[in-house]
Amino acid sequence: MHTPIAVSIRKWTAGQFVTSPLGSLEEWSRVASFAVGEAIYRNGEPVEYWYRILAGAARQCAFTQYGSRQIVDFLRPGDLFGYDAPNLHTFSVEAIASGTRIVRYPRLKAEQVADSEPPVANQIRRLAFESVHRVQTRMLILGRATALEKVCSFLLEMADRFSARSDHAVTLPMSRYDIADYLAMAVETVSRALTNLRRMDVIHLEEVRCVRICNRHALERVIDSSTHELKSRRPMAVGGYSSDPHRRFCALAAPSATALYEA
Amino acid sequence: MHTPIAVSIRKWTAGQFVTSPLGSLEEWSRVASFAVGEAIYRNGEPVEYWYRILAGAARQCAFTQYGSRQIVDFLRPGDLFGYDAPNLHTFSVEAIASGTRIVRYPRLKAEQVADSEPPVANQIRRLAFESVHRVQTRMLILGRATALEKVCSFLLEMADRFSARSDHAVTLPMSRYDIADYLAMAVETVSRALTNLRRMDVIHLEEVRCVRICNRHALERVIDSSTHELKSRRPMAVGGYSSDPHRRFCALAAPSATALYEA
DNA sequence: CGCCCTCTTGAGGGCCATCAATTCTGGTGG
DNA sequence: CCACCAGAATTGATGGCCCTCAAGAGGGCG
Repeated sequence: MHTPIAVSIRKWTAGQFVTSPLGSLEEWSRVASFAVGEAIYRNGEPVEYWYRILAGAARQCAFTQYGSRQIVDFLRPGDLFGYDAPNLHTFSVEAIASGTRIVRYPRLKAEQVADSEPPVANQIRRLAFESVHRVQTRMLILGRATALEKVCSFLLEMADRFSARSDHAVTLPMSRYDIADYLAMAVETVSRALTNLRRMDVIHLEEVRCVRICNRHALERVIDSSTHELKSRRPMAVGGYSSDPHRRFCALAAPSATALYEA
Repeated sequence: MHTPIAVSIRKWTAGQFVTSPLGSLEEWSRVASFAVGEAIYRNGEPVEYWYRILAGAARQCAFTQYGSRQIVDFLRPGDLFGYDAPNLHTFSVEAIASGTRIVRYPRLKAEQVADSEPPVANQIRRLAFESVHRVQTRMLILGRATALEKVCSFLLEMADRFSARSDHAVTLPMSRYDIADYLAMAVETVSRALTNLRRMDVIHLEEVRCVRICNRHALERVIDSSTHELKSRRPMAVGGYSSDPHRRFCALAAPSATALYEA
């Protein structure tokens, strides 16, 4: 049976928080602090380092020629970034909290260490896989959700990723504009959705950027119930597929490694 | 200066085509073929293998409870997949072309080999990074583009990833429904967009699923010109940031590796 | 032929982006 | 301390894009 999308989103983002040091790679690390809005690197610059965020928060975003912006990911302490392209950065990364601390590692050295120290390679691989999952999961929200659903998903994600408090209050490090660009909607619509949730007593705005979730179950219900409504007119998978997919592989022998890989 | 998004999308997806074997990991590989629509693995199943696609094409997708679908990525020969979650698969992967050939590697064995053979780890890391970039880049399209822009981006991407022919004709391995779920729009809208492009003599439908691009420049112009229109009312970055971001790091010494990483 | 699926085309309505105006907030200087 | 201002945030009104519903055309297969 298919598990609900919205649930699995939160399950994963609330998952293990990998912040252990990267072995001997730390010897080549350099740390710097950034002010609000300051760029760690920019679109078009050469890819020379890997970065990791230690404290604060940052946004990874793309710009169109005339300044329109799309935020691809919010980065929190522990997240690894900077590998968004092979040669030149496709995206820009900017700090959104004051005093955001970033550590960087020279790319070549990082690759060497990753090649010589399996635990480091292992951890980098896991961080990369986690990044893939985070982005893929969020793509589901961008595509099919309504404005209210987007904001609910966002609040739940932030509650799991940024909240250290026990009273279900989240201090959002980003502006409404950031939220809008993250969810690919207009600022006004973000504001309206928050107002609606507030009038329904689902959330309470302690301050402008501090949200207390009064009724978490209601937030989840907004997402779940909306997915219920989406009846697919789409023809489902062809055929029965009653056969165990795992069995298929066992019947075949291992191929010669070289002959298989042609363009 | 910011480079146009649409351009960088194609630059990367048309990039290097890594299909070399994964070292001694190939000794544990098993190959199987799949029919159209058949599942390689399904949402909710335990993550026991890494997979790689050798021939054909596949779709990686998520389902809501009632069958609504979102395609997260199309997979082509050389692509590595199966690492969409740590324990249970969040997504399903299904073949979309007949005779799609998939090779799988036991997960534990794959991790061991990756830990002991740096070249394999290196290649896996690159495939994972590439996957991140592909998904992030596509997120830009999902968020801000109109229906016509989405379809144009899609056609250009497919032309670069699936076309082996020199006459600018692409045989799409997927149905209109797949395209719709990939771009997060209705099937009817996909069809309408294609009709518009055909009437503008930008494309020509050799067959229903075979598109010849008559005027590639026009396709690119649809995307670029639309980004031109998007004037941002958003307040741009705070402050000047004239300082070289690289210089910031040099001023600070390397921290003690252990003290830095707290939750 | 008849069935099913895919694809296309048309008509109508709802959601959200856009434009516009007001209020709120934080920072600065008098 | 308070006035002042720029940016952030909210609220209202309107129009356009696209989703939805509906129907028909084209294609493969038993």
